[in-house]
Amino acid sequence: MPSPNPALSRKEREFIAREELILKHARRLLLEKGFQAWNMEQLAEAVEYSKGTLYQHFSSKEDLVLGVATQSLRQRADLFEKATTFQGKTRERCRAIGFACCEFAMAHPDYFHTDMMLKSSSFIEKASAERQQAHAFEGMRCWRAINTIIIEAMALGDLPKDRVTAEQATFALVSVTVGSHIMGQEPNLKVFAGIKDQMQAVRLNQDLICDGLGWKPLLHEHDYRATDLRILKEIFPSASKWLKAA
Amino acid sequence: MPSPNPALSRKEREFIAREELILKHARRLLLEKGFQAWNMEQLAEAVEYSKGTLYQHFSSKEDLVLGVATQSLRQRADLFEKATTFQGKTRERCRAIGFACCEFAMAHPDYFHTDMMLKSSSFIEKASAERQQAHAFEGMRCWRAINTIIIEAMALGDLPKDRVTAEQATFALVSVTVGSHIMGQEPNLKVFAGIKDQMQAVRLNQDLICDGLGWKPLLHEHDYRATDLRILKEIFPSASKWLKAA
DNA sequence: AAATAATTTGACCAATGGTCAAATTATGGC
DNA sequence: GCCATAATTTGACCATTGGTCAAATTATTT
Repeated sequence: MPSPNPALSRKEREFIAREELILKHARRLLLEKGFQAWNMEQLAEAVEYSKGTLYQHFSSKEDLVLGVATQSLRQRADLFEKATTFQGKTRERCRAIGFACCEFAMAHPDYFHTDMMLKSSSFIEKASAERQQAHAFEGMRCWRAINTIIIEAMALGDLPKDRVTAEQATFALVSVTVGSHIMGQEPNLKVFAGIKDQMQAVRLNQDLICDGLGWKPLLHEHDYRATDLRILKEIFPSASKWLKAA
Repeated sequence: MPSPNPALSRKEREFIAREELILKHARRLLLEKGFQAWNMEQLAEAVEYSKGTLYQHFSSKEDLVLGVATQSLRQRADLFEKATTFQGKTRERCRAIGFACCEFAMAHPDYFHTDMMLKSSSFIEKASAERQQAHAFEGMRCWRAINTIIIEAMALGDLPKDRVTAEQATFALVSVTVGSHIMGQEPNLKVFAGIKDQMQAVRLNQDLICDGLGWKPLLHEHDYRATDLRILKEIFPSASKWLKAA
């Protein structure tokens, strides 16, 4: 929750507050109904303003949805950067990002679906250039958080440099994470794969990539249970519900 | 291309042929413009029938798109099953599926985007139950092709059973594959990850998962270049363009 | 309190997914 | 070949909805 900036005029603060109100309700509708099953009129009613006022904040419905997604992505980046501050071996810090990602996914169960929609060029092209840029920026923050740890791991010798480049390793981790979150929401697959705890499945897949990369210490070489407890306690105390699962 | 079934009447054959024509043009529009930037009227013009006739084949625009996606997915499953017939070690056969997946992705560059749209419940619920079922069926065929090899690999001792279950391993491979294809289409990420050959990136990530699973022989224990050449020659001769890249 | 500026509104428009009665075409009997 | 009936195709029409903008309302200044 950003605190009101006293340097802004009352008008400006009201404008920002209203934008947040709109985004809040749009997020709820998006979560409850997806993209199609609600319209701008309904949203206008929900926020108790008229449709015309909505269009003073957002150039199109797509622009609005991108705004919601970027808000989420910013939180994701915040969590990622917070995770990188974990004190420990490089792979433990990578693991902290894994928890950050799951913490985020639980708070934003609709995010990955929305983000997949955004990847359609015909969709995102209807959003304003400013919001497109803001979204790319927050995405880059997430990417850099991972990439930075990987570069450091390679410098320290935790992660062999001869197999893949730092960028390839980053791409692998990003891909497996996004893929796991998306596939983990597929009802059919969940049943057949016998997935009970989706977040655990995501983190297992991240571990498999890290092991495949030869990132020391490997899964069986170290007691990561202790690490996990520390990550949850120090970095994500609100996520203590995972303690039993981890 | 399915050959006409003589057991059907002329009318029935014509109906099927027309449905394929519609799907063909819908696929083209979907590839060129995504989902939103074309309408049923335009499609009707393209196939030289009226809008009403389209709705004798498809219950909604979403139903139509699902039809296109299922057609693609069927080809994917065909390629996967073909790949499983490769003669060799279990991990080599898994690799053949990796090539099958890339062969498919090159032939259907829009597939993963479309499929992500389908995952939105508000979208797929507008399609007919029959087509929903058909899509799930083809998806299951892909899943089973991978799962079968993994089960066999565990039975033969190529793949350790003590780390993960066969279903977890399958889920990991599916996730990394889908995630890599999707992320590999992200323009920003492609630049920053320095990805030149997207398909190579997908297969590298699959290799990392397999290595992480401890699937013997590991990447550095075996000359997979020779395997790759055989896969391309024996299973996907039309994909010889990859020879230099592989 | 009046004049002016800024903001909000909702009637209105255009585009489009979907429907269905009418028109057209095909089929079958004689 | 012709008529009657059935099957199919059509496009005018409808309802919904994203987006616009002149008029109404509210706030600010003089």
